[in-house]
Amino acid sequence: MKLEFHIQMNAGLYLRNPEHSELGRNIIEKSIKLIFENGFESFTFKKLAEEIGTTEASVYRYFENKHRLLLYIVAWYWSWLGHQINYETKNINDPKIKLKKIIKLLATKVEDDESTSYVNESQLHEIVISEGTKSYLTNHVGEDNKLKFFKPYKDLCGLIGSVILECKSNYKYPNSLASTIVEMAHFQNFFMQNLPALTDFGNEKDDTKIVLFLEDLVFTSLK
Amino acid sequence: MKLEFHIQMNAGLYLRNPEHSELGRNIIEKSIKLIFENGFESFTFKKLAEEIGTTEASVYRYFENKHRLLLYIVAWYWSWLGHQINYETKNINDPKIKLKKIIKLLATKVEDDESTSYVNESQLHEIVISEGTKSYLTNHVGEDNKLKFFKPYKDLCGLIGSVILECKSNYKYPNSLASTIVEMAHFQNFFMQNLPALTDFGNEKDDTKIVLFLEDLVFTSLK
DNA sequence: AATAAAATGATAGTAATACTTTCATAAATA
DNA sequence: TATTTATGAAAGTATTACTATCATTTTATT
Repeated sequence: MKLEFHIQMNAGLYLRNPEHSELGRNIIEKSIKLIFENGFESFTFKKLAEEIGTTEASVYRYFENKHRLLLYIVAWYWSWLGHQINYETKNINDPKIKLKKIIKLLATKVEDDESTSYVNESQLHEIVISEGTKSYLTNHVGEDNKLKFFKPYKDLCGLIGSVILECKSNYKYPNSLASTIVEMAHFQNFFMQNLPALTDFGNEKDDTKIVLFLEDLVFTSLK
Repeated sequence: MKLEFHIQMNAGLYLRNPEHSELGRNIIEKSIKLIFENGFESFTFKKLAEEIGTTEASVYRYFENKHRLLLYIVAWYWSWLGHQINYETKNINDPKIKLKKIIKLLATKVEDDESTSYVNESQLHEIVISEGTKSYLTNHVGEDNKLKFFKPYKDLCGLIGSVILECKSNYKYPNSLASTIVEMAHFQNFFMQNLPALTDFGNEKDDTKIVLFLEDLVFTSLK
């Protein structure tokens, strides 16, 4: 018997819970595939319906619009990553080692998690790198925030912030440093791939270099 | 006689040079106004034409599409800021003081520059904070980069990178640190305003606190 | 097994977006 | 003055982002 890993999602994100039906799981799976392949701008519910072999109307029964669907998969990613971090840093007492582990998990390639059958975490990671900020860079960010759509992201930053304080209890900017680590883990990756002049690892395109940069940045601050 | 400040723009960004006509300058001016007020997603050429009192077709004679127009105003902003930085750091020899000045210019509120009649820099700064990354977070970033649309941004990061090396000649990540400073100057501002839990200045909403955070981050790295 | 309830498919329709085309007129330039 | 160039006015198209209706299939309840 296979253990399916389960994440409790904010019910405000969907109209009908996509986990509860084959069609719903298909919507998530194929959305990730299509957004990964062609980006979020060119993604439409019509194309998604065709990919699945269903109708546009059926997709709209699950998600109000494509932005909500983006919020859903991004929130899913942060929740999943939170669990990964919890699992991987369990029993580690040294907060510096914990923080290093977190930086590595944030900045390096993600492998597909076999225990989640309809989510390809590797592709989802790439999506969060190039489309993740669009989940909150909108003029309805305030309302979305009230509806707690960014809770998984904020929780993750909160966790990282607390590890930062464990490293240096009088550090003045734990939350800002946490959000900097998270965003830069992704932006440096995007820049390395697409605008390499903005980084110092454009030639190798090796994400472990991003880890070294972030470690240098963070641990000189937490000395 | 008033001296008009002039920036040489990449001609690939437009179909017809907006600087060369009243209508063109109006397109820039009102685009900034509308994007500032309602965000880039809700901005359309139709609304812009109505605001100006012209037709959609006329706007399309200047810009291929609204993304090109975004690229234009964002590139304009980075060029303008590059000039500001040059002007404000002229005659400063100490690279640390220079870098502090740069951080301040990046992270704090921008005042409208009187020498540019049809560009409201204060609003443009806000636009670059919340919409700037969308200029390159597309699936055609590679082509846009080949067309040199991001040159002003890359030049600015290059300049900051060189000041970083002046501060510490053996620092390994001048470009990554430069792009981190630039992006975080804006993201911390956006977070402070919209998702304050991700920062340590959500209560005060004071952008000089962002400067202190970035200075701390940067100068511990460059010790 | 019968019935009710819920989910899906099929089809159609609407308003807005993102453009393109054409042609007349006005303004600038040679 | 002739000619090029820019703008306005109007119409048209394909796509997007939905909503509505109704028949059919699947699932849950008794």
